[in-house]
Amino acid sequence: MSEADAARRPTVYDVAQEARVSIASVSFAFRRPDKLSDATRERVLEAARRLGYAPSAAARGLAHGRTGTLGLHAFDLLLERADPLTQTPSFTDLAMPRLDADGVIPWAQTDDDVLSDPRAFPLYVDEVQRGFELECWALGRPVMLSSGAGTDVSVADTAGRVDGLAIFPSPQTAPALARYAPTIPIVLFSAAPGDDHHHRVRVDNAGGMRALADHLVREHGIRDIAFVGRPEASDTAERLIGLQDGLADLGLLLRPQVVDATVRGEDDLVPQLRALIAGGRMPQALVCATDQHAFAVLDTLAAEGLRVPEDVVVTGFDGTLAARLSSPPLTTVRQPMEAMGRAAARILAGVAGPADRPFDVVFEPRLVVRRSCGCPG
Amino acid sequence: MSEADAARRPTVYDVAQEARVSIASVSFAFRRPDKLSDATRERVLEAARRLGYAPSAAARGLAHGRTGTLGLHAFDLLLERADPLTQTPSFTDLAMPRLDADGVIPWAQTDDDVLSDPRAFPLYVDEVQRGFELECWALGRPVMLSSGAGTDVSVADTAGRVDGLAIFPSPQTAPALARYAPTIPIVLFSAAPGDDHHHRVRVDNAGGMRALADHLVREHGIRDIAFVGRPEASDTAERLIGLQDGLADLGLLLRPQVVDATVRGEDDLVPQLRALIAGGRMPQALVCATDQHAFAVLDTLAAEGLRVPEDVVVTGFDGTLAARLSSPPLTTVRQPMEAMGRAAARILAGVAGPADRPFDVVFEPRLVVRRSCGCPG
DNA sequence: TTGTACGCGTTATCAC
DNA sequence: GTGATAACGCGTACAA
Repeated sequence: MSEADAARRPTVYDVAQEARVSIASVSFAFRRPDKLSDATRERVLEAARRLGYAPSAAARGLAHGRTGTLGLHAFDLLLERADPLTQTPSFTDLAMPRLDADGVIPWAQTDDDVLSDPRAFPLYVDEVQRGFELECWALGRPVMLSSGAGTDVSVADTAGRVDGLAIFPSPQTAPALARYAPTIPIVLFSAAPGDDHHHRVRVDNAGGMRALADHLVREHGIRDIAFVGRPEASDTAERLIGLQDGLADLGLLLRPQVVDATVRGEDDLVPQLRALIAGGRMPQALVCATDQHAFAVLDTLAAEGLRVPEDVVVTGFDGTLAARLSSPPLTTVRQPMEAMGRAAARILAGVAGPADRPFDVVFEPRLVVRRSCGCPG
Repeated sequence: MSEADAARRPTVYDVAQEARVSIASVSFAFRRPDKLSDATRERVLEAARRLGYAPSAAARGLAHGRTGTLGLHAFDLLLERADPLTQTPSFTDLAMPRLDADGVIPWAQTDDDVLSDPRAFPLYVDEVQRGFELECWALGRPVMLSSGAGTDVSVADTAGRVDGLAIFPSPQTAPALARYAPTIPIVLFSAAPGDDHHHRVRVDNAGGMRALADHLVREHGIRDIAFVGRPEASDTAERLIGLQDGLADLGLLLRPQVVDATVRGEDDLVPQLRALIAGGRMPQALVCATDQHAFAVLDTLAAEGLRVPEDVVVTGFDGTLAARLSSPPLTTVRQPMEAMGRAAARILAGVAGPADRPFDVVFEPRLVVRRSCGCPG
């Protein structure tokens, strides 16, 4: 029996009839057990059990004015999840094996070998999401996950289902969100400060980059650094500026020209890196906006025959698990992702303290040194 | 603004008033745009935008008879996530830093160093969950995540919120689930065949274990094997039997006495292993029911000064990421977890084919040889 | 202690 | 093309 032909769900009326009481008693049996005699309560619960009655969350939410659910929305997550360089088939391209046949489905039909790449999972968003889930479960709150293009529709749809919404924002997000802010509380992950009234959970990007700059310069004597990323995104911009400032404090100048790359982006990245190599202008270090960018850089450098860290130093940002597994292991700045997710959940649930003004929770990130910067790690 | 003091959400009535039309027109403007004149439709949508109107999913679900959401329920997930031997503080014990203070929250307050253990995430359930999420997103279906003790209440609560429910069952689950089967479709992950009418998504546990037995015996000449696990769980039992049968086919006998251990279980595991060591009765190989069991075994053996694989071979089951990272890397049997999650979502969504009878989808697992069995990997 | 009646916000079925 | 109006299932005053 699939969704389509499921039997009609029993309601309070069915239970009331079965237990020979009124619907109010049924409701009380679940919500206000004390308001009922033991006998009737037992009778009602027994009837409910027999019928397989489950209170409709829709109806309750409607009557009660709230759903009890907390939401987590990711824009364009599928795109971000694709591995930049290896041309992993986009998720939706994969064929599903037939599920209605008998027998064992062969391993080859599962695509597991391409999908189980740690570079694709868990990413930054996945670890934050996990923290959100764990905290919601600890709070006894169901979690609603959604993903979408960031259009009005998809956000609105989610907003209508939850009591509060945490979001990984995309640049085009602002207008759609502004609309629902007065309606439900919203937490933005990793968004630069703004004058909207959303809550924020983020890290000190600039501080993290300064720590990294400090390490590269003081420990490794590096003086010529280029930034890899796409400064349009607000957190990337913060990281770029943090790097500039950190170097400035040490009397150094960041290369004015950033290697402009999308996360997916072999289109931009490969030719730019090649040009640097060909022109003999490769800097001593490529400081990347994210771990994902760094992996793409590592792959390209390897393909071009350059060694890391001997020929050029590469660093990331985020501290994903994949950064431990790359070769060489990646020096990076780790965000406390699980704590960030948990913080968002607590804010939305209203257990984070009085909310007379929007929360702006800023976590300290942490420099993690590994081999890609020349450390022994 | 937190959940508590959010402004009242605008309704169709508000929009209707604002646009000077009836509520029916408002509904049509969203659901049946063709049924409205361009002028009024524009007027309605404009008013909706101004007010920040988002249709209430609760009301729609009530009227429409379905929520549109697919659910994933995990029993006691928090318990399972704790690291068996390192005594990681249980998640709920962790102190949350104050979120309403100004300034940057220090790294030390995030507990990230203890929480970011790959042995705790991603686990088997996390990878299956991810597959479920990806497929739901591809299908445009929101996902509802819940966790609970497996009591009637928690399952009922989830059942009332979704159109279909996928579940990681616990042994005590059956009665609660049987109740909702006629009401909504239910998919059980990794449950042995049964006469309930639930759908099933699972792997060929016995086949996986036979492949492992074959490898250990033929490649490494191992003849004395003990099983580590707790055979009460149905999938563990299947693995135990598969191992027995595999060995029997090779003319060998599994040790009759299993090392009975829970996943968390230093209580049982450590003394039993010590007894084997002390008695000089350590087998050539410890074949564990799950990767998690194997990690606990590896830790214990290391603490007792035994080398793997030189002194004793250890293997796991599941193929989690942590198995790649342990020392030595763990020989294991990988399940196609993402594919399993996706299969469940497709079944619940009704896109998996005609459902005249319950689906019983069995995937082939795959032997992954690494150093812990003596292979060079 | 138990039953009745109304409201919650949508969708859908009618009239107009 | 547009506007009333009746479900949908539950929570809960209020009456009995």
